[in-house]
Amino acid sequence: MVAHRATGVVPRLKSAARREDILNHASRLFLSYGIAGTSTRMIANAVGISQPSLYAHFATKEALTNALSARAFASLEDLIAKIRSADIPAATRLEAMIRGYIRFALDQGAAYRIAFMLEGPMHEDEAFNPDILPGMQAFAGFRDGLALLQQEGHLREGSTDHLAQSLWASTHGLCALLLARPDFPWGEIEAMIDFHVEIILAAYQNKA
Amino acid sequence: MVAHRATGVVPRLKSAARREDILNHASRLFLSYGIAGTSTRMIANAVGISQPSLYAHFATKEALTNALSARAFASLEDLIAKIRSADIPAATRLEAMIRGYIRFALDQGAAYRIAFMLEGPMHEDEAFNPDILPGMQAFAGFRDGLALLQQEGHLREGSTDHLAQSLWASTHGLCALLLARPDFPWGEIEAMIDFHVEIILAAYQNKA
DNA sequence: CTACTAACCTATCAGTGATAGGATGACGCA
DNA sequence: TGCGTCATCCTATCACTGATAGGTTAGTAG
Repeated sequence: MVAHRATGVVPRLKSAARREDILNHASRLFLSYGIAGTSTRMIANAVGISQPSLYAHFATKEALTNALSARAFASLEDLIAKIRSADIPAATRLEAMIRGYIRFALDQGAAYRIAFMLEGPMHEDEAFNPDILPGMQAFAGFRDGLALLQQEGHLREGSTDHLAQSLWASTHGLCALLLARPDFPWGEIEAMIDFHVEIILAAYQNKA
Repeated sequence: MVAHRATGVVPRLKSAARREDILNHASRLFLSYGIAGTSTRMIANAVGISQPSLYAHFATKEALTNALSARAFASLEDLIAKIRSADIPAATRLEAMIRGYIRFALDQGAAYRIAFMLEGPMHEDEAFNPDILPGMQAFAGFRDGLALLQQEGHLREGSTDHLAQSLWASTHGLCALLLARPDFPWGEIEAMIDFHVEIILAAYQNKA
C-alpha cells in the first residue's frame, strides 16, 4: 500500500491526470469498503500521494464523491441517449432503457449510491446541489425518452412527469434495495429482475 | 443544550428509562441533522449525560441507530398487522397497506433510512445483521398479508415471494427517492404519491 | 542561471467514535 | 446504624477522521 511513496516512484502528474488517477482509486476503494468506510488517507495512499494533496483537486471529500458520481452518470446519460437513438423497435425501447438503467445501477453501485441514495439535504429549502446535476440530467434524458415513446403511443397516457417519476421510482426501488440489502434472501437475483421488469412494462407500457 | 448538566439537574435513571431517553433524543437529532451529522456527543449533551455513558446502553453508534430502527419498525409491524386484520374490504386492503407503508416511511424517515437505505454489508457472504431483523419482520408481515390477498383472489397470480419483493421495490422506490432527494422538483408530492399508488394497484391487484 | 509556478510535502487542527479506570450514590443486609 | 455491592456516571485519553497552514521541490520559461 505504501509502495509508491516508500520508493519515491510516484511521478508528478499534470493536474487533470492526477485527478483521474484519484477518482479511479477512490472508485475502487468505495466499492470495497463503502464511502464512509474509505478515508481520505486510504485514497491518498492508494494513489501514492499525501492526504492533503487530495485537496488540491477536490475541496472536500464530498466534492470528490460528487465528481465520481458525475463521471459515472455521464456514461449513464450516454447509455440512455444511445438507446433512445438506437435502431431498435420502439416497442422494446422502454425495456432496453429499464434494463440498461438497472444494469448501470448495479455495476456502478458506488456512483449510484452517491447520486440517489446518500443522505440528502435536511431542509427542503436548502440550495440545490449542482454536483448532483449529472444524475438529474440522466433522469431528464430518461424523461425525454419516455415523452417520445408516449408520442409514438408506446407509453400509457397521463402526465409525462408523473409517469417518468413513477417509473423511475419503481425501477430505482429494486436497484436501491439490491444495493442496500445484498444480504436479503432475494433468491435468484436475475429472475427477480426479470419479474420486476415484466411487471413494470405491463404497468407503464401501452398495450394497445 | 447544556442546561441539564450545568445545573446538575439530570436524575439518575434506571437503565431502561435512560435507554428510551437516549433513543428519543437521538431520533429527534437524526431527523434534524442526519445520522452521520449527529455525533455521540450531541446525543449525550441533549440527554444530559456524558458521551461515554451512552456506551453503557449501546455498544456502538451503529447499535444505537439499529435499536432506533427496531423500535420504529415494531410500530410498522403493528400497523401492517392492524390493517391485515382490520374490518375493511379485502379489495381496498392492498391500498391501505401501501399507503400505510409510504406514510410510515416518510414519517419515520430516520428509522426507515437505517433499515433500508444505509450502506449495507459490502460482501454478500457477510453475516446477516440481526439488528436489522425488525425491518425484515415487518416485511414478512407484509408478505403474509399479500399471500392472504392472493388466496382471496385480490392479487394477481404468480410467485408470492416475487410479487412481494417486486411490490416492495416499487413502493420503496418512491419512499427512498422522496427521502433522499427532497430537493428534486417533485411537483405536488401528495399528487405524485396518489399517481404512483394507483399505478401500483393496477399492476399488482387482480382486477377480475 | 534565475525566477516563477504548480505539485507536493510535513505538521497540526478540531472533532469523531470508542475505551480505561475511577468516583458516586442508592439499596439490601447486618 | 453502618457496610458492601453494584449500577450509574464521570474525566481523561486513545486512534482516527476530514481539513488547513505553511514550507519545499521540481519543472519550465526567459
